[in-house]
Amino acid sequence: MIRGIKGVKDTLPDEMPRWQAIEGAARRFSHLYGFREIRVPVFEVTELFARSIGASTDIVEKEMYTFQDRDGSSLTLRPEATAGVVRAYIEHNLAASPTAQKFYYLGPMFRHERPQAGRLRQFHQYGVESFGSASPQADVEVISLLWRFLSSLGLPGLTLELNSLGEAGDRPAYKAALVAFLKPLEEQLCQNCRRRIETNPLRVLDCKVPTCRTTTDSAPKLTDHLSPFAQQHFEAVRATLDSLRIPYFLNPRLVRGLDYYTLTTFEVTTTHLGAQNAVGAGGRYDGLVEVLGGPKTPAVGFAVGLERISLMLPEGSVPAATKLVFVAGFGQQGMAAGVRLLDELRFLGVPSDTDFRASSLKALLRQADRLHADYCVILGDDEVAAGTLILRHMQTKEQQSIPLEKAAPSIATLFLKPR
RNA sequence: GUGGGUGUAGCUCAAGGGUAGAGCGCCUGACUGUGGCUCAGGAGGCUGCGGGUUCGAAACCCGUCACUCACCCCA
Repeated sequence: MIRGIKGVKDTLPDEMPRWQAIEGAARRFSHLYGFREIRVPVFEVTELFARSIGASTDIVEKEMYTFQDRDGSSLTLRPEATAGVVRAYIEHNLAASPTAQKFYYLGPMFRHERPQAGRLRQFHQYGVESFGSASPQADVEVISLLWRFLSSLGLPGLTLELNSLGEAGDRPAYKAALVAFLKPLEEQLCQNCRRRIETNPLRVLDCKVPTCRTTTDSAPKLTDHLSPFAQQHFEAVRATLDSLRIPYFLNPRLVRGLDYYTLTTFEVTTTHLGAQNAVGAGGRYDGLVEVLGGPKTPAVGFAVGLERISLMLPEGSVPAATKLVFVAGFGQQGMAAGVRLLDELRFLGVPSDTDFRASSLKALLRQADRLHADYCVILGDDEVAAGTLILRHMQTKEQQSIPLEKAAPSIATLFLKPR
């Protein structure tokens, strides 16, 4: 038997309603906030991701699905979508467009990681990118969209955390200050953190080991090293969030994994997901468009993990099954008449189905029940001979006889009339 | 990449060396043409795979693969 690839999952029909609920909400909220859909390729030239995400990040160093095209060029399955959206923004000169440059996307991403709860090799993200505005209001608009979208789904235990990473120039200075603080305390840190001092000192602040946390309690804070401009920006973001009554916590330890983030960063976490507690995250990335060869353009965005949302989605929030007419045609004449009736019903826009495997009326009715059909058409040889059919309402068990000739239109009016 | 847990019927799980089982689901019948409920019957398994120990292995040992959780990292 050929099996699917590790960390790559099928979504079976039974699970689709919850996915459609999530994706439907994502589209609805995007449009509410004036974001328009954009679709970019699932694979791009490798260099795009190396340049945007950061050559020395884990994603680029060891998690990308990279392969050689037939002409020898290096291509990569997208590990995230911002890079591709920015590329398209530059390539099609969307900066010159008079309409707002706010986009959303929905689709699969690929990272070669060891699968785990809430983490797959092919996973799906919904994200938005807002280009062209450096205003703190643009940050807030994106955060508000994320927060209201997640809240609307009724996800439990959500927390919004906020931090500022400062302008591009602020981070190196802070990094140096942090390393200077950590070095003398190295003994008190866990193995991982000792390594992190060299590889990624900001991550030490994020460590979950309690002793590390107490050790770093008095560490210099990134927010104390912000330039006046960055400080002002951050304060404006916070004031606006307050005025919208969007609850958040300041988390000076909040750090982003991707290199391109600047100024505002945020993350929505939950207590209901196990180890992978990040549901969605994002921030401002004012330098990225320029880094990728475009005009200097401010931008903010976020991405959320749809599998993680799906894991948390309360049962009640998935909509009930759609309405259906089940046609139970049995016997030689009945089956033939049933096939014709199905065709007519569908032509008239009535969702209808049958089961060609079942031959007895009992088995057909059982199937109608399982599919939660609203009506079942009973159509055997006797009915065909009499030129009628029986229409059974599955819940009330009421049955009526209808002339075969007029059956499809009268079922259609009955079925399609508003409740 | 590292560590732990688990692999038995479609699903959830029993059997801890002596004939592979239950519940749910599925099919059939009771109800000669009327679903759900009830009752009765039935189908469905190389116990992940390969080796080893043993008179005898689902069980014990070795290997391997898969799934899963966690670390790392991230959405």
